Amino acid sequence: MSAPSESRAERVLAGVRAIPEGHVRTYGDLDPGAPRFPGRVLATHPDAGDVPWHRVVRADGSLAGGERQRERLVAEGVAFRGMRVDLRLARLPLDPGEHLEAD
DNA sequence: AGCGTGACAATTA
DNA sequence: ATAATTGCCACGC
Repeated sequence: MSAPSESRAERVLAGVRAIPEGHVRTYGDLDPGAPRFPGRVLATHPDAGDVPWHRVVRADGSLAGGERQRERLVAEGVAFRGMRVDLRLARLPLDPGEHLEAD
């Protein structure tokens, strides 16, 4: 049914907050179909501090924040492969129950 | 009510 | 592997 009581931005932010330390999620995973949206949410929305935006990387593991982000990820123990995040290991293994739909 | 925008994604050379 | 191109959606003005 899709009852977006809140804008997608809220659910996106919620997904980012759900990223455990040492792991990362891709924009496409936060909002399949509109991966450009989460990006704009974090970019437009001022860094509140309660949102680990640095745990959000591109679909290929490349970063969007810049070196600033890379440092934070490395500090959290995220696996890096050269200049990109090793999504094979750092990507969220499973979801704690996020976009539960269908039914 | 319409247009431009964007911290993207997937595809094709 | 890199580079360029197109498509996508939802939001702000």
